[in-house]
Amino acid sequence: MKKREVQASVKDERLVLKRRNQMIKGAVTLFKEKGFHRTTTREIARASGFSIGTLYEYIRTKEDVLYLVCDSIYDEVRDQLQQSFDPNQGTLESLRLVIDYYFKVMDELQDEVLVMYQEAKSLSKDALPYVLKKELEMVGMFEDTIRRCVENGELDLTEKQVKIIAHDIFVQGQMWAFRRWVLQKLYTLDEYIELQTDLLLEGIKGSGSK
Amino acid sequence: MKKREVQASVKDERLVLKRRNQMIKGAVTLFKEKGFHRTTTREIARASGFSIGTLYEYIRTKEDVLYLVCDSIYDEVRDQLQQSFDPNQGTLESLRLVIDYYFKVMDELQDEVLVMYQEAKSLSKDALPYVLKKELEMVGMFEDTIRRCVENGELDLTEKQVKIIAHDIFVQGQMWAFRRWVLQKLYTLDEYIELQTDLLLEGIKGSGSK
Amino acid sequence: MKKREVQASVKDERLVLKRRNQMIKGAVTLFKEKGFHRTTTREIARASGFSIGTLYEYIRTKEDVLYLVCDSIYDEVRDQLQQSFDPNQGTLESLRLVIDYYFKVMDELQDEVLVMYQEAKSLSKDALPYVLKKELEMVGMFEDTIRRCVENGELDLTEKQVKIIAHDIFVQGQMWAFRRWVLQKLYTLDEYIELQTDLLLEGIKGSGSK
Amino acid sequence: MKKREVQASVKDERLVLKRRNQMIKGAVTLFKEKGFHRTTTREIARASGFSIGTLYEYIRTKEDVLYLVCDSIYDEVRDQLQQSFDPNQGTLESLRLVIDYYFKVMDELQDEVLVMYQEAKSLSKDALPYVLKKELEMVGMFEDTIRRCVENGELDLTEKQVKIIAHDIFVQGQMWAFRRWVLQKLYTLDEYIELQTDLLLEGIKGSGSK
DNA sequence: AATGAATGAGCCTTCATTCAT
DNA sequence: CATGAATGAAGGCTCATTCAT
Repeated sequence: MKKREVQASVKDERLVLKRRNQMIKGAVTLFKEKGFHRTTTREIARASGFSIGTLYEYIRTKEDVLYLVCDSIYDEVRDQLQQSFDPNQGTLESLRLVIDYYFKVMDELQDEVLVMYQEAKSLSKDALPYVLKKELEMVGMFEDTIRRCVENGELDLTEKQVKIIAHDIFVQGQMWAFRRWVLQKLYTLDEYIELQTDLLLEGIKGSGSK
Repeated sequence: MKKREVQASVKDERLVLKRRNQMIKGAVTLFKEKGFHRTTTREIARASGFSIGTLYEYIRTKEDVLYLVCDSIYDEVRDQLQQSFDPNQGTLESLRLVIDYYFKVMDELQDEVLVMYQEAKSLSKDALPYVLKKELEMVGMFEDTIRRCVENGELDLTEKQVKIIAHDIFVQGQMWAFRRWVLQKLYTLDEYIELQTDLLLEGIKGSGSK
Repeated sequence: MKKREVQASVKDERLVLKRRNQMIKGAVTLFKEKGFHRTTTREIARASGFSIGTLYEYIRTKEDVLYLVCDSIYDEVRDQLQQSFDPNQGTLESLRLVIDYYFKVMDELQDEVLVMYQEAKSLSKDALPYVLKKELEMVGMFEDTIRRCVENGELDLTEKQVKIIAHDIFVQGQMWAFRRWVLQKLYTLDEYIELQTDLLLEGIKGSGSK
Repeated sequence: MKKREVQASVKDERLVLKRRNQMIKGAVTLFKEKGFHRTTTREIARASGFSIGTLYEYIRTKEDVLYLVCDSIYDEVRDQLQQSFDPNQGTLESLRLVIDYYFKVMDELQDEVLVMYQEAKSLSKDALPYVLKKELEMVGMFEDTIRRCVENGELDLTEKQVKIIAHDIFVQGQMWAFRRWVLQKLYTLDEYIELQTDLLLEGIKGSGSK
């Protein structure tokens, strides 16, 4: 599945990229504040620094903006994560580092994550799969890391266990952003990371299929 | 914090209750399908079995409907859960039962849960706290159960650990509904419960504060 | 082919009729002045004596107004004609009377006729056939009148001749409205009628298929 | 009345002519399909083979395009007719030939005729007279032909009769195009020509002012 | 002379809410 | 209490036209 194309009337691809970045930046700010539905296209245009007419030279419908925003956030998250996955050695220690890094990225991008988490469901049947696929790819990155530990003999897990653990990690990262109204009152980021990681790794170690 | 009052023009309280139940039922069906924003008040009235004029005899704004819906879903979830918490003995086994029961309730009410978590964010600054408070109450029920195990000496956990575990359980239950597009393809409900519970309990046991 | 239904949100049929008549009256005035495309829905609403919101309680799209207008004009023209056709005896004299009457109706309704012929082409593929069918019905009324003369032995014409003559009459009537910018400078209505009728009847008489 | 000037920014007259021809060709195609109002200037530019910016180097407003199109169609029709009028001898036979030729031209150019007939009315008060004048010139060509027959003693008609007959011929030619949805189902072009010509000539002959 | 990105007035349509009956 | 017709602010989107390059 390739990236879904959002049609632009403007030909100059470099310009399209530039304008879309302005657009995404403006839109994210607004979506954070008021959500997708309560944000008007005019507001998006203004926040992006151009007129409503110009906005529509770069998209076809308001939903395109949402798609572009979600797509861009996923890309940003994944790009940031990538670097921590590469040097991964298939040891418990490297798994720990990966989680640590992931949680910190989620903390940094918590506004973006929140937007995506709350607004993605407003995407049409048409666009949603492209975004969900990206989500699965990220979960897959955690699976691979865990699986490598299994291959190395550091862990003893069934495939189903590997998958559920990857999901749990992924969701706990998001949790820090979308339940921040309570979690960030109870814990510092470091505390949260330590508590969750300890709990998880003890759980994993105790769950060997024996 | 008392329940937020939604003003009705109609005096007969029995009638108000009856009409609101019709309303909530109709609205949930619609919100499931198209979300809060895409549902019109006319549609809600029709689905509730009365006219738009009548609808507005029992609420003040469209958002009131959303509040009523969220509030009612929370009540339903909590009521269902309550029974499993009452006989709780403060043993690991009863914790296991509580989790098992909770996940099954989430499975049964997954549509409602979905609606609530996707749409609650559309509540105004005014109404949101009432809903969040209900959520915290539910998390609190898990905390109590765990805490009783600690008091009984079955577990050895700090207060912060107790709290994070309660949140994890709570979120993993939601996840089953929220991420059903992927989880329910990978696991049956029973598998999911078993995997998550094992992982969690192993984690808990391994995390004694020592 | 039944009349094409234009959906209204309002239930009270009597009211729908009343409002639509207001609407048609207002719209015709505007269409006369500026044509369909240059007239806005707000202008139509205002000219009809109600708000834009109310307008849309009685139609679905702007094009519905056009259809309603065209449909109503056809009905008016046909209703007016009907009376002159009924007592028709199948004589040349009664044919003369029918033509005379038709031209006079076209003169009276020339604004409406103009609107209809200039704007009908803006109807969608969907609505056009309903209007064209009405036109054919009117042409058919002339055909019947001529055919009766043939049956009576007053005229000797092939079916193809009957049809072309009916069309010619029909179009010459429209012409009086359509080309009024020139014809009405050259002739009075009575002159026009006499000239055209004489020419036509001589042509018919001379065209006997022998 | 001279030809209405449409201002161009470009000086090179040869180029102006060339570009305008491209433009007219493109526009006619589009107007045929969707009418003047539903066609955008961008579409016209694209269909003409140049950019929107270039389009506006050769016209001032969208309406200019319509004027140019109408003007050009009239010129084309008139140019084609011209040749059949020149050798006209003032006999009934040559009148017959002129009509025959005219109807055939109308058949060939029926798309263009339709466009003109349906869209000319969208011209502004300013431009319309120039187009109507051309129409009158064409009617005048028929008048001349008939008048010559009168002068030759072949026909005995008043001036008013001459004029109405010229109009009838003119309109019957257009009729073949603008009522093609019905006429071209009933008749071949040759049948149509024969029926109309016979009817008309019999009418003319029978209408001698005696 | 040609290009095409930018503009913003203005269009059609929706829908939450009111209020007379 | 119930009804549903009326309202108009507001929203998404288009497109004729301009102007810097």
